[in-house]
Amino acid sequence: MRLTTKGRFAVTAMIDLGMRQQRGPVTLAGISERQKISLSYLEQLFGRLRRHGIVDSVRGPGGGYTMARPMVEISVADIIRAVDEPIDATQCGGLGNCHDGHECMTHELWINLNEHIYRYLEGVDLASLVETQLSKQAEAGSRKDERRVLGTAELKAVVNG
Amino acid sequence: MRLTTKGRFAVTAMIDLGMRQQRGPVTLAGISERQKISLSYLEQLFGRLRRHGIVDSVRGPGGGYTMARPMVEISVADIIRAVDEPIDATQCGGLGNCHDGHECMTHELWINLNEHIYRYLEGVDLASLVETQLSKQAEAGSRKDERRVLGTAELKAVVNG
DNA sequence: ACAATAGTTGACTAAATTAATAGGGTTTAG
DNA sequence: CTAAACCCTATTAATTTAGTCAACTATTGT
Repeated sequence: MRLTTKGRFAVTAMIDLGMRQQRGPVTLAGISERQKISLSYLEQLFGRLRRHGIVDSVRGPGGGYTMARPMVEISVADIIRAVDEPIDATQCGGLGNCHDGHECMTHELWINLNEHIYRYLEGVDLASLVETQLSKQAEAGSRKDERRVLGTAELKAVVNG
Repeated sequence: MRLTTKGRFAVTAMIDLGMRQQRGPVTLAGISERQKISLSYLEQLFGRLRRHGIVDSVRGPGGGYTMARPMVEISVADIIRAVDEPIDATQCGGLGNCHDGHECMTHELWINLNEHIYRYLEGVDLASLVETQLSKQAEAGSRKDERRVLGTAELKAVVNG
């Protein structure tokens, strides 16, 4: 498991999509403008998301992207897996052609760590992220001058759902 | 927070170090050979680890590296932070010069996720990783001929949890 | 004390991978 | 038929990873 800006962009874009898809397909051009992510880059990312069955596309005018399944069933891990592609982090190519116990060490260790991080990200679903974001936005709208910043404790609560 | 092979190499090397430092300073040449990581690359990594006060170096013959503090007090997060360096993942440079609610979205979201992953990795200390590894090694030593190799399906299962 | 040796340190370079951009092609509603 | 959208592929730019080389430092054997 790799964690880079690519995955971050993808998650951000997916949240944007989640916030608007009720009004029909969402265009990449819109996401691009709102989130300040280059259109061509978004196209690449959504190509992958589509091929992984996470989003559906509608072509032609009035088209765009929608979620392929309920947002509760889409985890951050799904998204990152889709855009960040395979990677084997072990010398031995993941197929155990290690020669002594030591070489295998790296192997197992990272498989374990991977599993842990995945497990965590698997537990964070898009629905809750979108909900958080929507409520935050609504709140900000109701009192514009008093711009709000979350404290650390609050942040934790938010992320944990 | 970024998660790449660089951090993985660093953690692997640190575990190797942890498994041997009781017999005095451990040389990078040894780690290099055992873990199959290029010596020069290790030098770079340990330069950073040293500057971050995670390891101490002893120069001259019989020299090498040792932990700068008890392994229980060294977390995976510490190691990754040391080698993977700065990064701000937000458009607005992390200083909140965002102009509207949307731009800030990315910002907060990723700060939250970062914090979480860090918190998790902060909870994994080197001592336990080393211990696991040592016991696993001992176990392998007791039954040498029955070398076990995972099949692809098994691997998949392991990785996916 | 002196040379040889084992080891770290840091600067620089090259290769490989990733991220991002650009520019065309394809489908479809109106 | 045309404009709005997705869809692909190639190219460029940036970052990471890896490797090289030449000091510098401390120990040890003589």
